[in-house]
Amino acid sequence: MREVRVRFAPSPTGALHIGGVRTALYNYLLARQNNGTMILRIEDTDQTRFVPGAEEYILKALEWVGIKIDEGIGVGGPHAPYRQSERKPMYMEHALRLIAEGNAYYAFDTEQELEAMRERLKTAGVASPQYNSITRTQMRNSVTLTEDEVKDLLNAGAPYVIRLKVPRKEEVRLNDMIRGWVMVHSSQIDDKVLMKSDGMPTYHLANVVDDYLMKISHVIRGEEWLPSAPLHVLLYKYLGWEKDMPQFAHLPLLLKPTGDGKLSKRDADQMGFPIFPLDWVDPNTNEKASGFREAGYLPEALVNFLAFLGWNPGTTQELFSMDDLIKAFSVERIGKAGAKFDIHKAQWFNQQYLRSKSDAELVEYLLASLAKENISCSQEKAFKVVSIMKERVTFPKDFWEQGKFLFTAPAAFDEGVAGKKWNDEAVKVISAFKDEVAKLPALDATTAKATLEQVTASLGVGTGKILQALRLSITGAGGGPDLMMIMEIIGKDEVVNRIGFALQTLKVKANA
RNA sequence: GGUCCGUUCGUCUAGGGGUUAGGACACCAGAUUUUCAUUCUGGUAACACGGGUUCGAUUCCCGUACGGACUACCA
Repeated sequence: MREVRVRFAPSPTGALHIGGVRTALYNYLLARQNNGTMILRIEDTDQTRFVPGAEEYILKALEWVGIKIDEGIGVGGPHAPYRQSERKPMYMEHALRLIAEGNAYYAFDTEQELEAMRERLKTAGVASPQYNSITRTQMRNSVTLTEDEVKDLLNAGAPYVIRLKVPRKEEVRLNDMIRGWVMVHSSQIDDKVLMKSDGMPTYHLANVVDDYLMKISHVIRGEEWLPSAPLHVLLYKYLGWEKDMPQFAHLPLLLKPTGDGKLSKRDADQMGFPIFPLDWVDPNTNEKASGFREAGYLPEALVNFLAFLGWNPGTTQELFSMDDLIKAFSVERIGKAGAKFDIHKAQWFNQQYLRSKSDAELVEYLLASLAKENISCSQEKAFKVVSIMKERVTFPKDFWEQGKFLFTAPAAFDEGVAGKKWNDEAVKVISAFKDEVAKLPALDATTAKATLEQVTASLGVGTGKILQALRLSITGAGGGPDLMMIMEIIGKDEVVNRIGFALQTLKVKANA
């Protein structure tokens, strides 16, 4: 097998879509597994769509998910430059060779002329109007013009494009690693523009020239490229590179969660989940897009989730680190059908990875949230908080968001719970409990429990009957971690104060 | 419209000519937790349809339907 060299080749037109991250991931896995090379190339041949900052975003996003680039943008390499805009002369050189060998031609048609041609074909009832072996004989190009006319036009600086001369009838075949043999008749392919009038190549030419020059062995890319893959095969053939042609693998698409169709930013916004790795603000439109990182997803969880969208190991193992994935990955096990994006599964992965972290790491998350709120907290307390919250968090920020009551007293009480559980009996027990706690020198979970049991026993009330009311008075909510531990963490004085406040507030409410 | 690709529980998927069609997420129920969550146990739930081929098809073939991608001097 030849040396594995793969590339991820995004265009810097905005934030990197999550589907792009998956494509990069699969490329990376194949490279690592085979001791190959992962190349990052930037396809910036459309100057009108260039977005400043997008390239940096791509770099940062890949770094965050743990995809390391061996060669290309950011690291350099033997085939530099890796930005297509900086490789401009190479494409023209190959395009001219195609012309010289009769496989491409100059075309001078204006936009209006092209439009007119399409109109004409449409009214003539042609199913799909295209610039092809038939129509090119009626247009202004180096096929119809004389050599002198072409020379004059070029010398005069007339704008032109270079088009591929696609044969009239030829079966173009391509063996895709995921889909098997795909056959397309050349009459279905039109004379694609190779070089644009601004001197830049189109994707088709640039991609083939670069993949060849960079000795790419496998092209793993999205399914949206499948229809133009035969065109690329043709290009390899005319350039004389057939035997060096990379193997193709066209990945199934990532679909929106409901209904069908490609996953888009719209869907994500509507359903309230991210589809970009990192937060991003478009410098042109000021449009904001939220990222997995900022939403609290761990990179290892995102990677695991993404890897399983379209691929599976064939075993029942679900949790895979990047190293595990590198070992287990295989292109053969990539599915053919599009995968719907289910954020629930992503959350589940996040939860799994979050829980597998050490308490010390989790404490860091809590402390980071607290710092933002300007709340100080001792190491000891932080560890206690983490230990009782650990089993109920999905995101790092949950330690704070779901455990606020461990730091600040509730300002309001859950009305549903109050309505059901806050009754005379509960008030009686709770105020007695408060008085007993006040007498104690200090409060920890065991003494809290003992005190509560003693109070309920002496009043002849089942502890279970009033426990939720007690919880409500201390945390403001009906559910949460172990109440005795909560009391230990917030301490005696705070317990007494909070119960006192609840007794006042909730009583007033009952009377009103 | 044309070309290409696809179709197993709600979702991600395993499987493959004869299986009780398996797992995971989600959901539901029970147990534990004097709450909620966790955990454990159990449950509901799928081969798009129609023809072939075959003793037998969800699996192979052909159609149909449905879905998607592409159809630019965008990638």
